[in-house]
Amino acid sequence: MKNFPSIKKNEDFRRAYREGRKKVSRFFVMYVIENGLSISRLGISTSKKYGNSIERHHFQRRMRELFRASSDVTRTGYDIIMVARNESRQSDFSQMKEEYLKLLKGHDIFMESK
RNA sequence: CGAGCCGUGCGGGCGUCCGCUGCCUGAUAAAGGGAGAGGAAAGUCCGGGCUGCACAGGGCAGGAUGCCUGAUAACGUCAGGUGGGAGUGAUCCUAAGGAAAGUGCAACAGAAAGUAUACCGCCUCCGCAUGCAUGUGCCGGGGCCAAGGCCUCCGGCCGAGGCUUUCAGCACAUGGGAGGUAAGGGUGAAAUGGCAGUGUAAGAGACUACCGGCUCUGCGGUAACGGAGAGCGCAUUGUAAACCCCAUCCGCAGCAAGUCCGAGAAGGAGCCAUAUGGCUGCCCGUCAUGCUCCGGGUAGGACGCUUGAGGCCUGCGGUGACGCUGGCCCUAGAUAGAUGGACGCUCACGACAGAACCCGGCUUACAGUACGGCUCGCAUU
RNA sequence: GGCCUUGUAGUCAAGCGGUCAAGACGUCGCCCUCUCACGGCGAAGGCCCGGGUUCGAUUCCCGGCAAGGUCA
Repeated sequence: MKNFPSIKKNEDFRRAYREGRKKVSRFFVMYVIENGLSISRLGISTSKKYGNSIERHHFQRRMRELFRASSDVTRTGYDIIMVARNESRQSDFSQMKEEYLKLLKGHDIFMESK
């Protein structure tokens, strides 16, 4: 996953939680903040209460797929942090995609693809 | 057909597109090829490899194991066997050494809980008391008193049968005392072998048979142990997953182990050949920047990292665990951590669940499903 | 990933092979008060789960589950 633009540093997470904008949906919470870079990055957070490692990892994979699949409609230069909520465990991927795009628009970082 | 026991497996499949992590070809690009989670990857309960530290040898402390024999690198694992327990059976369970080395504990109940004891009961003895009858009667109550008894007081009873002419009494009964006994009773988780008989005043391994136990001898077995004979009337309760004793084993830590490279900054040494600045206007000197070198080592990178007590198949040895020979195969290696998304077909409609140094076990979770062996019952032949 | 520790009532907790598992705060009821608080009296409520050893387990042993700590 060397080439995947993920957020790794605790400092970046704390900055997003403290200063970023926050939107909530049924499946997850999305924090967004400008990062001053030329690309957008993704950070994923799943607590131990969410489930066992299979379920937590499954959420992370689907988040990465969402981020990858919608990268051409996302404005660059932002840090996006996704926090898992319990409802998403049993949810369908297409429903998650819907919610994800809705939150992108809510944060005003949605961009019509070229 | 029904009920059940044991063992060995599988853990959706096929295909297309996009995406992810290594590997290979290619030139380090583009592109292509091929590989990519489990039976438990889990818990971290044991054992081993590996790595660092410590270490002459031995002991103490501490910990673990605990029927026997074997397998293994090792084990608390496995195999075969022995004893005990459960089940009609297939089969299953079993921390199963030592209690006459010592210490501790055994609540309540019970007479007694470990140097045994004697509550009830049973039995024997006693010139100890009372009773043994129509009375000087017995029992209960009341009154008087000089405390020994007494009373025309009141109520109830005669319950008693044998011997002696009567008295005194005897037998006998009740109580008391002195003993015997451990059969029986009740308590308890547990009561000093069990059960039947003989015997006795009543009893008792006091004696006898059977069962159990202990000791000795010899036989079978590598052994645990088995079974046989003889002897001992039986002593020494249980508890060691209580302390402990005995035997065997264990040095400590863990891949966040450890090894290598190592920017920058700081530190040390050297050089004034060159340049700038300060002390100082000039020279020398010196300091800083500078240049060179050095050790430690941060960020970071690399190794450890996957070919191994490896897997599959055949043959041989062994009851088996397992071992040996030969052939074939290479089967994840990430580093905030790789398996996701979409679609089609299909079936039993998919449980528990995600590698992080590796391996052997154990334990725990698990939708369903396949195969093999065996037992019991019923029916038919 | 490795290594440790702890689970007792709603909360904080003591305890130990034995009859009945202390105590405090909290809860409930009654009394006190004009009412509340304080105070007094009383009550309910518990050994994380499953096996084993033992006559007997909250305690000892084994296995789970949960919570917490620590190591770069």
